[in-house]
Amino acid sequence: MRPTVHDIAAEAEVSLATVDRVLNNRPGVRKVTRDKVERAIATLGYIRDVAAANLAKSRSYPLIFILPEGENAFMRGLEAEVQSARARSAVERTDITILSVPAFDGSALADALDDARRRGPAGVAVVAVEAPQVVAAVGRLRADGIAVVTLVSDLTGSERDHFAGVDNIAAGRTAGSLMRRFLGGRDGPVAIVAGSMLVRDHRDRLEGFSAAVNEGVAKRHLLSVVEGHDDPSEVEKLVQDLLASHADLAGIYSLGAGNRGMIAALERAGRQSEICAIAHELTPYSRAALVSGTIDALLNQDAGHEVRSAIRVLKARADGLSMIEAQERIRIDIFLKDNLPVEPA
Amino acid sequence: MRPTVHDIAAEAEVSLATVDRVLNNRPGVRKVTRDKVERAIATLGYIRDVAAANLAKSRSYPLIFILPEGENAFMRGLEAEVQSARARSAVERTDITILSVPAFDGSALADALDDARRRGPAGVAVVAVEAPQVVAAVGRLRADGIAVVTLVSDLTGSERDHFAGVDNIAAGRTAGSLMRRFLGGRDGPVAIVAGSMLVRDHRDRLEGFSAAVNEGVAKRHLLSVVEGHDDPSEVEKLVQDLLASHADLAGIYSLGAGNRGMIAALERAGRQSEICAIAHELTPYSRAALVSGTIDALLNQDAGHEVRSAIRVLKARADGLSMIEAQERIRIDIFLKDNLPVEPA
DNA sequence: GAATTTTTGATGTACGTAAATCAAAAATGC
DNA sequence: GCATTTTTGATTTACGTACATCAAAAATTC
Repeated sequence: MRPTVHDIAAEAEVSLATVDRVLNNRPGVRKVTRDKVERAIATLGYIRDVAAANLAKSRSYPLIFILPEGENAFMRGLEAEVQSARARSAVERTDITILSVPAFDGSALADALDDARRRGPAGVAVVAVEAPQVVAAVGRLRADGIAVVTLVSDLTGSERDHFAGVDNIAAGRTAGSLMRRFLGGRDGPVAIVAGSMLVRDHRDRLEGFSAAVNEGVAKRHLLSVVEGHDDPSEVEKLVQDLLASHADLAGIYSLGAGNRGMIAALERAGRQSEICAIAHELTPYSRAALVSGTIDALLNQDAGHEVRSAIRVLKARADGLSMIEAQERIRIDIFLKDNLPVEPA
Repeated sequence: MRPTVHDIAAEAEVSLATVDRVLNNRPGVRKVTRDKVERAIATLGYIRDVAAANLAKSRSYPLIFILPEGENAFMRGLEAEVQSARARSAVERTDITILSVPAFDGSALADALDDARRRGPAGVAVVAVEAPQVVAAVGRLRADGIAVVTLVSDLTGSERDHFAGVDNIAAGRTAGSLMRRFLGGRDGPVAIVAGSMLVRDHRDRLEGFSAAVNEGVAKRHLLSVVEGHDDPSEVEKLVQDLLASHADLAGIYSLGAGNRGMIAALERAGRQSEICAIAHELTPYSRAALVSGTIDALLNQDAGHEVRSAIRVLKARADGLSMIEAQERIRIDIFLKDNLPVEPA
């Protein structure tokens, strides 16, 4: 049987109340007594029963998630993950609210952050857009003692407690490395389609890709980046134009969302097998394209992991606890059609 | 505030005792009353507070893990994960024992399973070796009502409740697909090094690889499989021989353990950059080789995920509950040097 | 309609911790 | 050595559920 507070009290020859004072850092305990209790804790190997502690505290964590609107399939998947975290609220003692804001709109996001602040939550998770107003709004939240975690896209120069997302420079490098190896000796330029250079994750991916695709000897020509604002129809038009003006196009790297558009353009042009396409995020559309061969490789960040990590960090920060860095690192998954996970039910 | 048993009692206009009888399927409740209570549960959206329930029950789950001995780095990593699950025993109410058996030895494994059976655990997780005695021993455990999960390597024809591991045919396919694309138009045969054809996971990987590496047009010559029994020095000798007898070797697929040997042989021959090497499992050795470029790609199964999944399933089965299939599926990770996770502390 | 069985209610204890109160004891200041 | 402050002890209630006991009420049987 694992030791309880009663065992500590007996071992240290003090009362239960004193043990409680030591365990919960309450004042009014002499140094000698405190040491005595801590020695007892160490010798018995006492571990606090968090389930019982939470039960007794009946603490709850009001959290707010701020996500971009729009038909971006990855973001909708992310929202679904937040919803399913909400379903676990009972067990995890969280109380999650979701706020939606227009995508790529710094001032709207800043307003939403201020709105969140007025609600007085324990923590806020936000998909960041890089803008001075946003940095300022995050500062106000932090000043109020509200924990802030950036989700998926980080915010340079802000006082956020943590970034729950992948290393996007490494993700870009991975894409570049795959592109280089998959193209092998083949000629032709490579096109890059981004969502917006206003978000940090897209800028980082571009940086990593550019460096890795030309590592080694052969220098491959990279066309200048086009921005599709994560909108399928806009992306489709852009890719259509790229295909028309570059008959020798060897590869496309889509580093943002709106892949539906790229897929449609490639397939309508009938050039899906000759062009090596690498994209981000596993969605129903990109999955189908990977299976059919239109897309050659997909990089993915697990939205479920990111949401759960964000919640863990926010709860820890709200309690003034530290986090286990290694545990909160989000991996970059590579999917080929051969290692696709089974379709979610 | 989420509803409690008291709220249900009030809503259904019955006593707390009756609610308890319904919730825990105790006898002595009329159908009409039971329905009334169940309606109250539904309308209030009551969810049992598992933390409080476990606290009240003070239930514990004695589990036994049976792992192969030897200096197989993956297996030692797996054992470390079981150890760290042991450290969480307090929270998870588990009581984990580890038994070690010689690798690739069916009768020793069967003996260990019988030993486990005598200890009367709630569940057993085992890295299987395919042998009739093992199948029979698993049958005896199941007959005693002990839950059994195969770990990493499955057991054909057995009555195990679940397999906590990756789809190794898909893993082999993924390796084959990468090999094909990385080699591109280059000539030369590909060698395959396995641990033993006695374990299901190695046989499955071979099957998948053979199919995928020659998908499409060009037929690449595959040398016949050699078995290194997951032993680094044995593998080193085998690879040394392969290199000596095949000056035009284009690729090596190492589908088992003992990669240290392969790495050493490749580097001593100075042919690490001309030969495309694909291997399994991220260990300190394989990681270093991936970074240096000796290994081109690593497939990995997350041992931590597998252990945690096995524990979840064993606990659920011990309680006669069902599991969420999708949640327990273990992914196949692909690592290039560009998307390597940071070194564990 | 009495005797029997089944169903329900009332109540208490337990799990391990948190948190509060009030009294008693010990340490400190002067 | 007295008054004051600080430290400690003893005790109680609470969190939400599980589980047991005994009595009371209702339903069933004959």
